[in-house]
Amino acid sequence: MDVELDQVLCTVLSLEEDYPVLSPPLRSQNHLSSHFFTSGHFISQKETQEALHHSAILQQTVCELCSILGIYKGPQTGKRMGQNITNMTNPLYIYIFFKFSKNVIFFHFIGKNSDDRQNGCKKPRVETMPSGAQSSARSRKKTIYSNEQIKFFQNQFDCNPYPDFVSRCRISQITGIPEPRIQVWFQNRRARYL
Amino acid sequence: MDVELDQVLCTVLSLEEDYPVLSPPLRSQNHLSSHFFTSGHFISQKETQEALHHSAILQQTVCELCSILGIYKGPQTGKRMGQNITNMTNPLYIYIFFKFSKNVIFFHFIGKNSDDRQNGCKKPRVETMPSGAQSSARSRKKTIYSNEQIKFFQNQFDCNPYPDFVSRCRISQITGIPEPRIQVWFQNRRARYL
DNA sequence: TTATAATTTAATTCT
DNA sequence: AGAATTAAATTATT
Repeated sequence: MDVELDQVLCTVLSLEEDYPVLSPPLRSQNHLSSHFFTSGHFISQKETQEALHHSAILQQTVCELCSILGIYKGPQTGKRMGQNITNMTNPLYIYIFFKFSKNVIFFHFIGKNSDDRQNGCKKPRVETMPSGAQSSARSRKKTIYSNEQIKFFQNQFDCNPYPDFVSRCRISQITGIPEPRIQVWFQNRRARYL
Repeated sequence: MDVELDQVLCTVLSLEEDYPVLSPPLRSQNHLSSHFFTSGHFISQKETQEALHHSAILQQTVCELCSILGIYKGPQTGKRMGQNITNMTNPLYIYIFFKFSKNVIFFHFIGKNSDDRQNGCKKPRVETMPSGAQSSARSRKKTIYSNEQIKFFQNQFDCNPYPDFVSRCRISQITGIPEPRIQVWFQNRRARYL
């Protein structure tokens, strides 16, 4: 249907705003005050394959590191590690951003792709947090929905708690809320009342 | 580990107190489910004076009413009762708005002043909820922790602001505070200081 | 009034 | 998709 296609297209075009692309870390010494710095893990392609198949290794490494250093691990930020790394094409580096705050280590995984190959460094270097991340460890900007929007979601939920992508695009277009937000809303809504 | 298992078991067994079972459903007609209705409490000026001096009476009445009816009291909405009633000049009626929702009674005190005198009714009537209404599952009972308990929490927090379930159970067993309260305490604590 | 316990909900991680 | 958890924001109590 033309209308549906239009709705999907609108949604896809609007996705970019909702999913900011993580930019490569900037090289600058002035931003040390933000307390983020990078441990650049240089790994070979073979090792990358290993990492792909054992995506929990890095996470476990961090956990062990924490226990050795006698510090505590905060919640992990960044994308889900396994999927994220798996989806990357030929990553050469995997960066772990650390932030220390009150005896807690927050870590943030960033997979770098081949674009950064020539800039790659083989030893840890100090970096700032990429632009996709907030100053806080987790980039969590809470969307506040209006009563009308919630009421509309609610109606749609009563009709169908499991809207498919096209339906979500329709809702997205009507309410002006990005489709991923709508998916999250329905997930949380199901978790609460189903 | 045996000790840990023991701690978890203790916590689970103590949960019942913290998670009261919801009362049996009301035998209510459908029209009550989503509406507010009023119990117009007609009281004389003398009784009003009484109420002014014992502002907790009405609140307690509602509590007893709830316990008699076998339902749970939602959070009180509207102004704080004592202040609200005290500030009113010569009230003739005191209205209690009730709302049933999910086996919970929400009540809202409204002091009506002389403007509504002629409209006063002596029998319950259906009303809409005044602004400021909330929807919540149960009345909020604020736990007050002793200095020792807070000090202990504090120590644990300094060591690890993100205790996992087992750790929380340990803290729970030591302090005698239910595990969910401990989780809330750490959440609030993190929100304040991390 | 302030401090803080409790609640709600969007977002995130992991399975 | 669901379970568990977290942060953010708000509400309400002492």
